[in-house]
Amino acid sequence: MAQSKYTTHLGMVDILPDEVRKWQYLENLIRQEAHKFNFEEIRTPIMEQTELIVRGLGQLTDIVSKEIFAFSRGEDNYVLRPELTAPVVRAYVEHHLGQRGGSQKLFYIGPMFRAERPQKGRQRQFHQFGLEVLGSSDAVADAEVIAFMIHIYNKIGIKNTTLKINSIGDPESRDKYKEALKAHLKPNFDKLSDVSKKRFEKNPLRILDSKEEEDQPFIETAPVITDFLNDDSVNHYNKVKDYLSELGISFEEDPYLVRGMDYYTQTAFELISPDLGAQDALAGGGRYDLLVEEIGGQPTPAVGFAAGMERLLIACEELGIVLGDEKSVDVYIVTLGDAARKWGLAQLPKLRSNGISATMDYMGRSMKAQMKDANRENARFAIIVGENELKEGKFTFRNMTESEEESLTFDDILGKF
RNA sequence: GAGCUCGUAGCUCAGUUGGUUAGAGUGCCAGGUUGUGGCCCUGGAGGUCGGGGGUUCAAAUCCCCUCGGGCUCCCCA
Repeated sequence: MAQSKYTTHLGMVDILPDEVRKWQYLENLIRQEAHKFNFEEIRTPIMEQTELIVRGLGQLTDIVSKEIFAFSRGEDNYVLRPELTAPVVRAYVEHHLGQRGGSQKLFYIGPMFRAERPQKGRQRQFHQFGLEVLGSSDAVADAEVIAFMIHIYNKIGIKNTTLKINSIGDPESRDKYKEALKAHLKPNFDKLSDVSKKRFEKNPLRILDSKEEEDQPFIETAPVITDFLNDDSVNHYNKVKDYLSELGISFEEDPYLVRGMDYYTQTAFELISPDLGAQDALAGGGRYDLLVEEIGGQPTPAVGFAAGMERLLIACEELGIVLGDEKSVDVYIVTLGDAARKWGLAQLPKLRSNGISATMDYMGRSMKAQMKDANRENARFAIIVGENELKEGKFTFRNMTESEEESLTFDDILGKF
């Protein structure tokens, strides 16, 4: 097929009307359920200062080192947000949201940008929804955040998921563990896969994630991070697990679960789906007790998660779950002749002001074509009007699903709704 | 950054060892029913076969280059 002259950029997709109905359904559901959990929505700009993202996520993370869309204009450096935890924390600090008292329970829905090679479940502009709880170090917050995440997927009907959790402790515990891990791997450095060799200095924890066959023997015998946690970390982790059990949420402990952003501390978790292909993480998150301070706020513990909306929609597709309704309209006015067309146009506002969705032909076509259009638009009713109806002041009111008609005044028709 | 793979009507795809004006289904438009949709019948519009170059009497088909998409590695939602 001939390619059009103008197209979206690589990895950026248009969401067309039939798809938008699913998105609206999903967004409505998220907002409604978030309110049930007493979370409030926050909306931040699409662009942030580059420095916020670099400092927040970590200079050496993949996201920052090779996946951000950044540009400068005059003195200012802009970056298209690749995630929303750091921006939400920025807003929290900038607007002193901590002063509102208690813990801040925020949720968001919106587009994110990462300059990666697209593939299934991965785009350059994609959408996430997520929660952040700022100001609580209590494991109840961890449990509620996870509970909300699971709740959304259950509500939609995506149930064959696996919740993986781990604790990566505080920075001191993690540094001790990193050294132990490197000491374990070093004697066999030459036998590691190429990617793992690269990770060895930069981010040894990531080697635990390796899917390379040659790495497996060393991963299996590697020390486990949970053995390096201090008492506070262990206590917190145990409480999280205890609360999840209390909530009836099953989970799988994965001592090799490591996440991509530097800001994580303590609890880390991911929700995995077998229906997604290579990119199998539906959602992920964790605790980030040091980020608020890192960004310039008072020391403030926090926990949150982010979920990929495209991935959620892919899972629905795979599972045959249909989100939202087909398009439809309450009334389609079918007209014959100029006088009737004029009358029809004048009735549309009356129908709409009564809460009835209504439309008519915009193309000046035959009655048959109008009926066909009414059918295509899934009109529940058609009002058919020609010279006879105008003369008598009674109009043909056709139930399109039952194929039954009656002759009614316009007021009677309004009374039918 | 790397690998694999695919580009033929709006969509899903046929197209036999290169051989006339490139097909089907579906969708779209119209007619059959000069006032009635869905089913059915008939007709129509719609394609520079992604683009450029080459080989050939002849290219959707073979060769080269190029553009675009998809999947995968890395990493992540």
